[in-house]
Amino acid sequence: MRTSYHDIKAIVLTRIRDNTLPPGANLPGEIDLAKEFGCARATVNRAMRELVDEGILERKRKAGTKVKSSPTRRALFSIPIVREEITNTGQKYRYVLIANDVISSPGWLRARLNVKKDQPILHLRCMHYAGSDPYQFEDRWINLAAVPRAADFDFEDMGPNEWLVREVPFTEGELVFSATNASNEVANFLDTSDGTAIFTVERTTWLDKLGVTYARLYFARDHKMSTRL
Amino acid sequence: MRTSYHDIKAIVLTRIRDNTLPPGANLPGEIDLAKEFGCARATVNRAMRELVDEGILERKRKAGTKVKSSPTRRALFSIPIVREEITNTGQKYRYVLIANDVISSPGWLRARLNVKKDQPILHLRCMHYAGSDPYQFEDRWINLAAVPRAADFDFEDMGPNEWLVREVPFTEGELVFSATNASNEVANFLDTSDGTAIFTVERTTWLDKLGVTYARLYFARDHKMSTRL
DNA sequence: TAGTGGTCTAGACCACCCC
DNA sequence: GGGTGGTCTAGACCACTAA
Repeated sequence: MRTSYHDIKAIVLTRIRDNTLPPGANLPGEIDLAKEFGCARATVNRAMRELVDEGILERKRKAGTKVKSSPTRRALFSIPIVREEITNTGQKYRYVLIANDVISSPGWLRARLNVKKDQPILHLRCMHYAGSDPYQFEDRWINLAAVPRAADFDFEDMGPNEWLVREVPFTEGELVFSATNASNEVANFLDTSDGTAIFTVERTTWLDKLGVTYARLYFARDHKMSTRL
Repeated sequence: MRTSYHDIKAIVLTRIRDNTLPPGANLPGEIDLAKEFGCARATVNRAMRELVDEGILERKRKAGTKVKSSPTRRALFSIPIVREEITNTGQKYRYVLIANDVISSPGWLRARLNVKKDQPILHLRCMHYAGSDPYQFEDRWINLAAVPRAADFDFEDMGPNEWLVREVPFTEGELVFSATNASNEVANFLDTSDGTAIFTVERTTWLDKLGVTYARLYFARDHKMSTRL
């Protein structure tokens, strides 16, 4: 068996761990590494590229490849559909539409979604349950100028996040995580008391600079979101 | 100019957006695509692999390549050193060590870091300031069996997170995000009132299955963490 | 078992950018 | 200017797995 790019990655990582390659150290060029490992340059190249993707190495033409001095590890989050998030844990998913209104866009939302004054916005509020427990309260605004079809869908049986993921492609998105004290309304929906610390996600998506949707997701108390590095 | 893997990715993404390739649709095999685009199979392969990495496509041997039916988008976070996070915004960084004790490992920590009973643990508590405002309160435990050098460092002038990144270059880790109501102590450190919702990050890192460190990071009120998709 | 993706090769040309 | 990584090729063999 030849040296594969997996092997090369493992070897380089070992050398970084045992300090043979300390942070900031330069690696040999691809041609030298290929000779050392007895493989083609393309194989070395693939291993190096993946280590760059993983935030371990830095490369510059002419300057060469080196170990990142502050190894900025990157965490990868997948943004699942709420229904799948719940059913994947073996619990039963229940969805309830609370309110469904067409409004004219308020100023703060116009700025965020980059829409013109008085354009119609669909405002939805819904609850997602895991078994009998509240899981997430979703406060969502959809730009009807960007997604006119949303006006014809009733969202009684399917949540807007799931519908949007299926129906509307997007080019860019932003996620913001924070903690908020539950308002009286949010506390009621999430079956907790006023002021409880609530893990909150704000999500905005755009399709070619046109704002598509903005949502605030309030999770049940003590909700944790985790990821491996 | 030949068709590059960038071009191929762009073409496939366009076809997905304009519904030529709806969710769940099968793509032609690599050989056919290579013919269609007039390039080598390896070029097509690279484009396809990257689209898989980005969560757009799914591939299985024999079965072929298809558009993911629920396009799970993935968000990337970089986890910077606190000092850099603050100085990057142009603010002045200040660090204060509050407490520094060697203790025997409590049960909950033994389980988390996978260490034996009565092994010594370094417990550090520190504050990070942005200008004159509290930025983050750090409650950190370091497994001295994994990092004996930590016992000789005084952490007066450099925070443990920065020191660890430099001394323990490569580790596996877990990140957990949540919201907590500030305890009296945390509220005091962060200059806010009891019960304020605090965005909290827990970070655990391992080196070859040996727990290295566990930290709870409490951010100042209204702190937001954001990322682009 | 046959078709698909997974990987590797040996060579080539090129773009970039530090020296 | 010259060395480095970035990319592409045409071909090959292999591993997995759906049919």
